[in-house]
Amino acid sequence: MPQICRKHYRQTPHDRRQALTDATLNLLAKGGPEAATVRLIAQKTAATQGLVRHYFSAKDDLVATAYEQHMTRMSAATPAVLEQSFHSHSARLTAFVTAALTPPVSEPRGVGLWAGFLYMIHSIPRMQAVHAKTYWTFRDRLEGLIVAALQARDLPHETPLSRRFATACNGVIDGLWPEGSALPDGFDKDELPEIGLQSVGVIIGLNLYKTGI
Amino acid sequence: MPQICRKHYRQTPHDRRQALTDATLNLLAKGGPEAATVRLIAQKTAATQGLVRHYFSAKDDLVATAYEQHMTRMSAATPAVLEQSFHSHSARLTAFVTAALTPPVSEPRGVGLWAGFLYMIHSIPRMQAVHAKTYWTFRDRLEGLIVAALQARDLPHETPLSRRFATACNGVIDGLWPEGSALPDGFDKDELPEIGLQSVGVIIGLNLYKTGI
DNA sequence: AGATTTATTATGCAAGTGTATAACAATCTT
DNA sequence: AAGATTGTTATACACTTGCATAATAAATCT
Repeated sequence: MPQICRKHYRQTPHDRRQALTDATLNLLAKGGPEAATVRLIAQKTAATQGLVRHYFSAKDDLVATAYEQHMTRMSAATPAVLEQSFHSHSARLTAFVTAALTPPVSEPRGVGLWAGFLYMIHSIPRMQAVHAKTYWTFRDRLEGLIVAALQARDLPHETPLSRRFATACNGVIDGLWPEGSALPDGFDKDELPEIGLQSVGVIIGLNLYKTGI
Repeated sequence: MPQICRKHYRQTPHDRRQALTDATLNLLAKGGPEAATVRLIAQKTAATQGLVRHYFSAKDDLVATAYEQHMTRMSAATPAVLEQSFHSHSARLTAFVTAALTPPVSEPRGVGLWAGFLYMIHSIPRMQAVHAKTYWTFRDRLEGLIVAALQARDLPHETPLSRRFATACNGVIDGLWPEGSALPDGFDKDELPEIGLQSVGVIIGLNLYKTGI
C-alpha cells in the first residue's frame, strides 16, 4: 500500500541500536516513562517506529537494553579512575569516592534514569538481575578499597565490619547525589563531594578529606 | 443520553478526595506513572472517572494533591517520635534517626512514590515547592537535634559545621532506604537502621549506636 | 413540598499508545 | 547481473489515555 518511498541511508545495526538506546535514555531521564514513547524515540534518532520494532522485539526489550547499557557504562566509569597509580591505598579510595560523586558519574541525568527504571526493576526480571549485579559489584569494589586502606594502617578490617563499612559508605554515596539533582540550587558546586568524602572517611576511621593519607 | 442510573451512595467530599489521593499513591508506588491512570484510580475507589474530574480540575491536580499529602504525612511521622520525653539530647537524636529509617516512614512504598514523582517535581511548580519545603524542614529539624546533642557535650556546633553535619546525615538516611527497597533480599531486617545510626553518630562525633548517650 | 444546588453516572471524543503488515530500497550472494 | 536477504518506510489497527458533556440521583434550601 505504501506508494512512494524516499531514498534512505542504511546504517550499521550496531549504530542503529546504539542510537536508539541512547535516545531512550535521554528521553527517560528528561521526562520519565511517559515521555519515552516509541514514536519520540524514533524521531530523535531520525528513524521510524517500524525500525524500532525491527531492532527490538518490543518496547520492553528496547528499554531493558538501554538500562543494561547505562548501568554498564556507570559501572565502568567509577573504577576507571583506579587505572592511575596512587601513592597510598587511602588515596585510591579517595579517588574512587570522589569519582562516584562528581560528573560524569554523578550527573543529574542519572537520578532521572534511576527513577525511570525503578518500577521495571521490580517487574522485569532481566532488569532486576542487571541492577543487583551492578550494585553488589560496586559495593564489593568499595569494600576492597576500604579493606586495603585499613590494612595499610594496621586498623581492624575483618569481614563483617568491612561489609558494614562498605554498605554505609555506599549509602552515603547513593544518598548524596539525588539531593543535588532534586534541588539543583540547594548546594554549592563542590559541597556534596566534600561532604561525601568526609563522611566516608569518618565512617571507616580514616581522614580522607583533603589529606588523602 | 444516559438512560439508567443505579442508586449510589453519597460520600463526604473529604472522604472522596482522600480515597482518590490514597488510590493514586498506591498505584503510583506499585506501577509508576504509567499505572496511575484516571480510570484505574477511579476503579480502585469504586468511583467513576467523571467523579475524579468533579473533585480535581485535572489529573495533574490530583497527582500534586496526592504528593502533597504523602509528603505531609511523611514529614509528620518522623518528628512524631519526639513527642516522648528523653533523658538526653542524644537519645532524642537517636530516636529521630531510627524513626526515619524504620517503617512506616521507611517503607518500600516510599521509594516507588519518590521515583514516580521525580519528573513532576521538575515540571510542576507546585510539587517543586512542596518538595523543597519538606526537604529543608527535615534537614533543619535534624540540624537542630544535632546541635542540641553536641551542645550538651560541649562539642563544637557552630553554624557552618552543623549544617554540613545535617546534610551528611540526611544523605546517609536518604541513601540507605532505597537500597533496601530496590534489593529487598539483600539486607537483614535491622541492618540498615543500625548502619544508619552508627554512621550518623560517627559523622557528628557521638556514639549513638546502642548506648544513645 | 417544591425548587435549587451539588454529587454521581453513563457515554462520547480526539489524541496518543504499542504493535502489525505489506510495499519498497539497499546491500549481499552467487 | 539476477536473485535473495535484510534494512527501511508508510500505513493501518486495536486499544488506552485524559478530558468533556448531558442526564439523573441525592441532598439542601426556602
